[in-house]
Amino acid sequence: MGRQPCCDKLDVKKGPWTAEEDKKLINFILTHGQCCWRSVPKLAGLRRCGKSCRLRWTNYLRPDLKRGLLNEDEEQLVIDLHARLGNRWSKIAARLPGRTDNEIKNHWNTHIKKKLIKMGIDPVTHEPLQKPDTLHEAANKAVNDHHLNLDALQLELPKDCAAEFSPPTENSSTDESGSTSESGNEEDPSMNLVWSEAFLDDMSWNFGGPDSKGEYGELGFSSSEESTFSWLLENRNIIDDHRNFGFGGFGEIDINSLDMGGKF
DNA sequence: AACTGATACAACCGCCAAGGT
DNA sequence: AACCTTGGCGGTTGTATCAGT
Repeated sequence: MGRQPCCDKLDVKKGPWTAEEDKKLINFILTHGQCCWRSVPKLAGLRRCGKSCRLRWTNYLRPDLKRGLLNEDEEQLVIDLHARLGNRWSKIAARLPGRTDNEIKNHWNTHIKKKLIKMGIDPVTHEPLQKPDTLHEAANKAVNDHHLNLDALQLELPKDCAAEFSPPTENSSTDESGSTSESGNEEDPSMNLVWSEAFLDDMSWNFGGPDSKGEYGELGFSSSEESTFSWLLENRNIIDDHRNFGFGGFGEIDINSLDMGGKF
């Protein structure tokens, strides 16, 4: 017997989400919290796959998301993390508050990858595209063949790169067993915070999970109700965006209903 | 202005692991 | 132990937008 589809494919809409659908999903999550994605479409009145709802929420509608391009620091962090973790985008994203795995993956594929290649760094291995050994062999050969002064050789690589994007060190290798070295970065104290598991556990932005008691809050977030209200205030841009598309913002959300005790 | 190729990003697909029955 | 459900992940595709001709 084959795997059951996650939802009834016949009655499922695909493609870009409309403002109306977003509104329904946001309303539902705000009212009931994140629970049972499979049942979300039916309960929220959406003709979407539960999986699609989850993705839409986690990648786009989640209140703690940052918008816009990754800044220099974030980009550098992604490169560093990728050197250690490989294509484990979710793990990388966990270290970048407000960023999703999808966003980072996209940014990697469209920006960082090209940037590294341009700089002569292999985006997969984070090694120089032409290994130093090879360069030295070539240089030595040139010296032998043409009696050149080695110091005078202008090697394209990776002098500049090294300063800006430090390639991975031996201890930054990624093993395939998944037991990645997640030790802190000794050189950069700020990295220790990012690497630490405590950092992950204590991130107030990480709404999408149960609280310390293993329970979801009214909004499905482990954070307090207060943070939700602050989010509503701080994310007027999202609300305004929806207004621009004919969505009346959160006017239809009964703020009082946010104080609901039960999830269903 | 119209066309075309490149780019960026949202969304989908298939697979896998964990947990429940 | 075997099977099923669900959530999550990474790779890939689709599409809107931009830039160049």
